[in-house]
Amino acid sequence: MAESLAINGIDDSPRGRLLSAAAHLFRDKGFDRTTVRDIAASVGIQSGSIFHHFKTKEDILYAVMEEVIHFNTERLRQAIAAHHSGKDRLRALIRAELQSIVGDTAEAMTVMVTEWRCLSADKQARALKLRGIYEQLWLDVLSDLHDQGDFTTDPFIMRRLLTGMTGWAPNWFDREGPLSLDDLADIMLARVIGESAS
Amino acid sequence: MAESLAINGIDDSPRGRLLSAAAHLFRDKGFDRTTVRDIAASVGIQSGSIFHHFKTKEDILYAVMEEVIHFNTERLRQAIAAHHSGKDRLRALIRAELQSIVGDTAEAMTVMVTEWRCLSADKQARALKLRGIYEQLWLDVLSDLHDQGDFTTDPFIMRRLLTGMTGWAPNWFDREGPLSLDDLADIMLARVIGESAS
DNA sequence: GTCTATAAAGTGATAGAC
DNA sequence: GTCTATCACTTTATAGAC
Repeated sequence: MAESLAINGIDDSPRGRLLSAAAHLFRDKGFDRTTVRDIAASVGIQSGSIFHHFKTKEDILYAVMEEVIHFNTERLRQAIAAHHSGKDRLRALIRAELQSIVGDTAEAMTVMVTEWRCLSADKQARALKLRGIYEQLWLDVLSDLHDQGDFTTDPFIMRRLLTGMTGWAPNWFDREGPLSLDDLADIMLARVIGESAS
Repeated sequence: MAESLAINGIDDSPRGRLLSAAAHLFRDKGFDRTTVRDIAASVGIQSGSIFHHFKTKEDILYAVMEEVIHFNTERLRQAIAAHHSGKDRLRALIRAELQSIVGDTAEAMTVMVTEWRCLSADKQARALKLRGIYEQLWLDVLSDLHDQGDFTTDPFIMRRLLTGMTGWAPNWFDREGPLSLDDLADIMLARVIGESAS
């Protein structure tokens, strides 16, 4: 229960604890099957007290997504800044996204993918705008590689294939298993630029 | 509303119409946000009448999944039987799965992926057994290719990467767009065996 | 900032007539 | 096989005391 109470990028304020607990429950049971009573109970307060911190239950979901997008966009920026060649940058992006998805922000990231449609249309639009910044970082790196001739497939399509590969990882990847995240990142990298260069 | 009332592999009986309507609603709104009143209304009956055909709402969800797994497992079998080389078989499998996921059984397949956890544990186990047969067909073909030296990555991992790629396609692929399903299948095939051989 | 109490609405499922 | 009517329960959110 206390296994991963803290989600990276979310502080330890009452609001932060509420968000972490919500992310955990939303991932486990889904947004609809999680009640405000569940969330309240897991931080030790009564259900009515939730609404002092958030106007609606949906606002909690949105806040989880907003926080995790901001945190991981910054992580992507740092991954790019830390390398100079297109290939090294792409490997770093893949590694960073895997870390987001099966590592320290796994719960909130999974929630973002699986509970997306539980957001109202206008909140979806707002979150989509934030996600657009994140995606642009990917597309810049992929376009550079494409222009250098490292792969021929359209960069937009390649990004979508990568999104699928990384996004599915929580359903099978075992962090205690023999395959490391770095190994997996290299395997995915090879799907883009081939196995030749290493 | 009548856009794709029929899901391939589900007949036109009252039960079949109920399943198709449910699949459509489950994909659009999710299992939890779809009420039995919604399903009943979309086939023109009252909510109480649903329970003459299905014991519980969850049984409807399970039936949708069971039907679509059976139908698409058979499609995979035919794809394999129609080709002889490992590479042609893999391309046919990818093409068949894309057809399942963004084509004629798109709604039910999406439901299977996104509403999986809405099934009770015992129904999940039953559905998982059916899915195991489907997955084994993939693994046989991938293992053959691996043993022939067409790729070096572990076949289990390769299958999971492919699952991610095809499973994400409904979120972006446009059947009216310039990219055909055959094109996309070839692009995904190249992620496995490289772009060299054509 | 949290509590208790409750309003207001919706839910899956059942019973029995036709 | 579908209808009407309804039960029993759960849900989000609010109000006002402390």
